[in-house]
Amino acid sequence: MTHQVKHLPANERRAVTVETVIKLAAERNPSDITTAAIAERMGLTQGAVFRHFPNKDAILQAVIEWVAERLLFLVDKAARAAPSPLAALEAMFMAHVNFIIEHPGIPRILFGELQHAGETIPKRIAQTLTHRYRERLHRLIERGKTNKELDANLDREAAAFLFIGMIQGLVMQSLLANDVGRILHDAPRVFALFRQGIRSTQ
Amino acid sequence: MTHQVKHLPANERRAVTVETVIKLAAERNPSDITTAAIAERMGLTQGAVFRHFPNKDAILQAVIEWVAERLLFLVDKAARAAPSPLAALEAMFMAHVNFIIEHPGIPRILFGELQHAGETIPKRIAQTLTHRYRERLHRLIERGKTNKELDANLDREAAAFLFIGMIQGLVMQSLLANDVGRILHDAPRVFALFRQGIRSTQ
DNA sequence: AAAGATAGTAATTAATTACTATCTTTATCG
DNA sequence: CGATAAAGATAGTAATTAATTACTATCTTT
Repeated sequence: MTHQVKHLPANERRAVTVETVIKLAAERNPSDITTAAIAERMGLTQGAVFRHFPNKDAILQAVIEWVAERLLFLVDKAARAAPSPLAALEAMFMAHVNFIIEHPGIPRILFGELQHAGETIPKRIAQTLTHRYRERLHRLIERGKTNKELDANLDREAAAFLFIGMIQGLVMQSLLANDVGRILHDAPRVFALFRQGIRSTQ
Repeated sequence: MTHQVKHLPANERRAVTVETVIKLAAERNPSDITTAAIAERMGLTQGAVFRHFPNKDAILQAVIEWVAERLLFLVDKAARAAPSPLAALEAMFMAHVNFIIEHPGIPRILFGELQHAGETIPKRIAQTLTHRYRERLHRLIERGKTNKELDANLDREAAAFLFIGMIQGLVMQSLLANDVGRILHDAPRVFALFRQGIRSTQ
């Protein structure tokens, strides 16, 4: 379903490239995605890709930036619509999970980037993403405490950690089983257990 | 500290190769580990590696097999030494975490393998590993229930899932932060929260 | 409609890398 | 001690792939 339109304006072509990489990552190992494959999927020649990106790394960087922006947006939207802090946590969780199910290539790209030793630009972007993500979780957890929904002596950092770990665990298992749909089945059950661990004991 | 001994018997050379790959994976992206790099680290020429493995995939396969065997062994040992099911879960958790800290390259290799689309041999080995791992968790959880240590209506599959997810989350965060030591700091806090979610409410 | 800017093509290049064929050294055992 | 098989060295090959470049097609502005 790629629009076979040539001669796109540069910014649109860059957007299509990012989209294409994410789609390709759902089908194959991200490190096997060649610039030739990206071009082919867009209906362009390999060289044309370099009209819009100085090098291959810049493409990946653009992908990660898109992901960070989009994920935070979706998660914020979900949280805002929820009636209480605990409900917001659950809504965030499900929004995140659904985002991944819609774009199964994304966690694979991220995991691939995390493999690189030392500091890389994509890693730094991912760091700011998780940092902001954790901030949001911390905020919700504190509001849940004052709200009496959550346990007053809850370790908010451990809780935020577990929250993100749950999602990563779901993703890993779905990758291992070659079955993305599995996530939707397991997510609510795992979250129920999480809720049990954080809510106020009364 | 690689033993610069040439002319090792074939089985020893294979063992040293596995060890070398794991060490290299701690330093660089597993997909960037070339046969030349493996050979160099062992003090051999690149061609010599192929005296002991038919191809590169076979090397990776041997690595994954070693990991699966070793991890299950360590985790079993830790669980056996524990005085109760809940204590065994915690001992297993810490044994697993320590194993990863000692061999930081291992999760990177595993994650790298999970990237591949479809069924691969390393993926199948990893699948049996997590299957056996989950069996052990299920068994401990059931024993914890009869023991009244754990909540009687605990969803054992969700709990096992969360257990593994915690470890994966810890690993991901340490990769992101380029700081393995971080795991040791966070692990006990996260486990405390997990314990809160699974233990009997009384 | 001319001129300039933008986007894409096609072919090439240099580097990398898994793998192989052939020759040499080393260990071991009768 | 000497034959022989195992282990390693040397010197390749073929395939892949990111990047470059000279050229062409298409769009936009004046």
